[in-house]
Amino acid sequence: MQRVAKSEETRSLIVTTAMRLFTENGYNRTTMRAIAAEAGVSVGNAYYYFSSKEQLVQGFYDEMAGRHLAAARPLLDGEAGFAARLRAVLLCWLDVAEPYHRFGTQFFVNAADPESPLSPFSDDSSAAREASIGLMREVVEGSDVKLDPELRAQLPELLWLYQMGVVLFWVHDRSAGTQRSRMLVERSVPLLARLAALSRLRVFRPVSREIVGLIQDLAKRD
Amino acid sequence: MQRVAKSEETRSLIVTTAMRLFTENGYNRTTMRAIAAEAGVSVGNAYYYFSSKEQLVQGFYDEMAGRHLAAARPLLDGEAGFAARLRAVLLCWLDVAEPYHRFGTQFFVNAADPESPLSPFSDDSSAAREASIGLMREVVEGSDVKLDPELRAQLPELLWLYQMGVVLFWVHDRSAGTQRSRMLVERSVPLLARLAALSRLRVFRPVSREIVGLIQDLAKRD
DNA sequence: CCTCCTTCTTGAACACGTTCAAATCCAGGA
DNA sequence: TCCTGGATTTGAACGTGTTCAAGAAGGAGG
Repeated sequence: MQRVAKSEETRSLIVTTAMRLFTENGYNRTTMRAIAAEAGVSVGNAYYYFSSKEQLVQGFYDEMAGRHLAAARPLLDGEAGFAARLRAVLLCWLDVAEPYHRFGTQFFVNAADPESPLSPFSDDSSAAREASIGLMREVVEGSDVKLDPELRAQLPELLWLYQMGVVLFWVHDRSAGTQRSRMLVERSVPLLARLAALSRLRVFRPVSREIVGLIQDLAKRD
Repeated sequence: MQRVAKSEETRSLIVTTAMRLFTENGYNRTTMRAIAAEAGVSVGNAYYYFSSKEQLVQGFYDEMAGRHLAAARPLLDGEAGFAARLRAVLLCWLDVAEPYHRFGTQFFVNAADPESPLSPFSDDSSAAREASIGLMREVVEGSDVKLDPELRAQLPELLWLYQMGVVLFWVHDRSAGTQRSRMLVERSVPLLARLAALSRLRVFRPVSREIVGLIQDLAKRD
């Protein structure tokens, strides 16, 4: 076994152990000492591989995003309705995230920090963000929805923002099985779909254009 | 000097000192030990009056909210346009908050925690929240905007949510003088106003109704 | 087999938020 | 004046995330 393989093994052991303990006891109640002890390494060693406790979480994010993508894509096959596709993707996220709601809360708190690399808007997260926006692009492009072309181009990014809103709600959701988040999706998706359809009406066109323009300008450097 | 007055003096001394140090050096870089030393009391004494470092911030929130209310109300006099009124209130908030942008960031990170009493959605914040919604009610009711009555009843709460969105953007805003946040307000307010006006159109009515209903249901226990 | 050199690992030490038992203060009654 | 009981104040101590100087491991070259 080469040097690099051993190293990778240690790294993976640490992150796996951390995720288990986070899930079992919550983020705050899991100490770095506990993680190190449970993984059979020293505290300093954990910091050799991960620059901070927060950093340990990044790997977890990526895994969850990956699982969402994998689980969501099959749901899109053979479904052409825009609302149905969007609904499927979002409910699927709620399913994937469900087991982690308890401590996921803590994660997203860290993520709210604009300085944090965990922020969904940060450079470090750009890969994951692009992947999520890509999924939304599939939602739009695989559907039969009729849209103003400019809106169509911008819609994936808008939908991603909307998804961030759903996540924010989910974090605050204390209902059993996060039903309220599900209700939010069930009821807001048709609304969005209807709004998107309305966007082709003449009276609505200037508003729609201005929304697209605003988002484009705001996205320029943020 | 009575006992209670002395006590109140100490409390106020601590919070004032804390706010000064937070503003000078940022929230994270200001230690409880530094606050205590600068105020000339012991660390334990600070904890006698405030249950945590976070708690020290609550007073600051209240003060900022108070200043916003005081500064915003005069701006509403003699202005009947809905968009103009909303714009004035939001830009005024940006002005009031400007000096604290640097460490305000840190505050709002704490506030993102649903468990935290600092969360704008928490019970502890309900007084401040109601006051802010009240201001939005003034914005709506003092204006000449024509609205579906149901939407009109719900609009202040919706506008407060919109304001939370602006705050979220502001927290992430790194532009000089937070110009980008100002641009967001300048451009999104007319949009909202136009949308509100459109809400009276027949095609739009069901969408508008559904939005109102959704918000009402979601607000029931959150 | 020895010697470097890089990579990995260690655990004590540090800084910070927080707790708590003990000390101090002080108004009001005896 | 002295005593008493609650309000206030203290600072040492605890648990935590993080750092760092020092050492161990292990391969490359002699």
